[in-house]
Amino acid sequence: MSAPKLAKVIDIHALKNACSNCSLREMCLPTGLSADEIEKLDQMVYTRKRVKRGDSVYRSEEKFGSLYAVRSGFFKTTLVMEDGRDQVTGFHMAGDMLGMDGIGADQHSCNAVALEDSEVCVIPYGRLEELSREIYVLQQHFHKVMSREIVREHGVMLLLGSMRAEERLAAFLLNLSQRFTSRGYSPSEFNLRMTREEIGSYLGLKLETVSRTFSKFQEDGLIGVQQKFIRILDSDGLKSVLGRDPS
Amino acid sequence: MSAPKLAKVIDIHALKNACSNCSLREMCLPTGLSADEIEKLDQMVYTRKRVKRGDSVYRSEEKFGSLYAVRSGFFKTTLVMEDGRDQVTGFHMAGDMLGMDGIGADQHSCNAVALEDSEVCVIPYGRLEELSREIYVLQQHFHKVMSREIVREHGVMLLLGSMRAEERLAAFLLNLSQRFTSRGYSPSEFNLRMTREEIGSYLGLKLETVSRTFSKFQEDGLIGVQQKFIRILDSDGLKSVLGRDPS
DNA sequence: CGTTGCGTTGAATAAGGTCAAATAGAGTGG
DNA sequence: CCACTCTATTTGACCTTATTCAACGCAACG
Repeated sequence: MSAPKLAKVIDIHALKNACSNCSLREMCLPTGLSADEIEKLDQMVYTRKRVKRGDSVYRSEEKFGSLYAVRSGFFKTTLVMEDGRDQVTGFHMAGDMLGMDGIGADQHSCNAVALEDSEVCVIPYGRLEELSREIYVLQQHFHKVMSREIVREHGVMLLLGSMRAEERLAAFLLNLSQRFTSRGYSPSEFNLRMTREEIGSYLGLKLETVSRTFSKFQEDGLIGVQQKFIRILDSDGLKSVLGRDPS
Repeated sequence: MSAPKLAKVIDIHALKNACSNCSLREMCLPTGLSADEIEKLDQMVYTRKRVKRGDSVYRSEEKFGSLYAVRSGFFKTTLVMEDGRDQVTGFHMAGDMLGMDGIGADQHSCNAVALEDSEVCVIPYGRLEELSREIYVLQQHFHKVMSREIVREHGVMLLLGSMRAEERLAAFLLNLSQRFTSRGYSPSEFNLRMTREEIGSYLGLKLETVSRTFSKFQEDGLIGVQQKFIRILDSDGLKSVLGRDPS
């Protein structure tokens, strides 16, 4: 048993890329898998890819082949209409899965763009299908990941369809804060990786409205804003913006 | 071989409910499966459920157990916010799959309400997981169905986030028309099953705006409106409303 | 030190929302 | 079949919100 162990220790490539060693394994695909099963994942996820700020992991219309797990960094996904208007459909950080939009038509239907220098794990989709037929827990988990993406989008529809500008921004900030928290970062202080225009696009608002609303929140003592650096000063206050009558 | 055949012929229950006999098999779960494989589906989908107008197939927070394929009729799915505001997240007709929102948290996250007397096929989720490990094409197809739901919601986000009222209504009517067409109904004449308020909720508009915009389309000769009965008179005209500057 | 991209702020405007009233149907019970 | 009720729809007048257009400030960078 010591020989294989040694082999592993000196296999720097495997060590570096292995799901079994990944700090994100609790929130990414390996969730719920046994050590043995995670080792099978290691054979599937054998490529990492660096993506520089501004570059895409995939683009709309491109042939679908793999899913991508965000290893580090920050992404946006966008749709583009024929007339050039575009819409940000999501922001994605470590542990999030990208590319599931491509399965249905075997080609991607949105662009995934890095907002900072980032890294993704490439998950060949055919291999994932195979493995999830073998490993029940993986199948189950993969289905959950897709389902949660559906639920996340329901939430965005609620936001876009029934909330006022202030509510949208408050919900946006609280959601970001919560996601940073669950990744071990500060719940109350973070740097936005996206511009006001990208926030606006995501929330169905113009960038000026985003800026003005941030300023108003600051006047009200709810947050501190310095360019991209945000401090949440009154989290409960922000929550109470949600569902409150215009005031 | 003739004995089993005879048995099938006289098994009215199986005959009535079988996927293998279903007129929707080209657009529902059985898509792409061989005759043998569809027979396996028949063992999985052994219940149909009638849902009367106004009743729910499932409600938010309810324990998740099954998916539902719309056999006939018309449904809406809705989310409800704490303060009572609600948002229609989709309209669903024959061949559509309901309930995939429930997989992720093992409980449903929206309500599925019949807008007319309807019927659904109950697909026990555990059985679907099992079968899709056995039948590769079924696994593949199920993943496609979920992925397409994600893409559909992307489309709604685009609509809610970047379109004006007229564009939303035009896109809505064209989408309905296309879906009726692919089910063999007239592309240009149909009855809306939902109220103006429900359309408005789905599109992020108030019912008055929906009504006014329908009236404007009628004045412009694009459609004919008599209450819930819609005739599309100028489909190209409707398409050109999309992406056109306010005018 | 000018350039460039991003962010803030103000004033005017338009799109859609709100409130209110009138109308039209659908369903019900006599 | 008719009167009645209830709900959905249409339409008008007015108002609020967010957008548009424009100017200016700031920070990063070559």
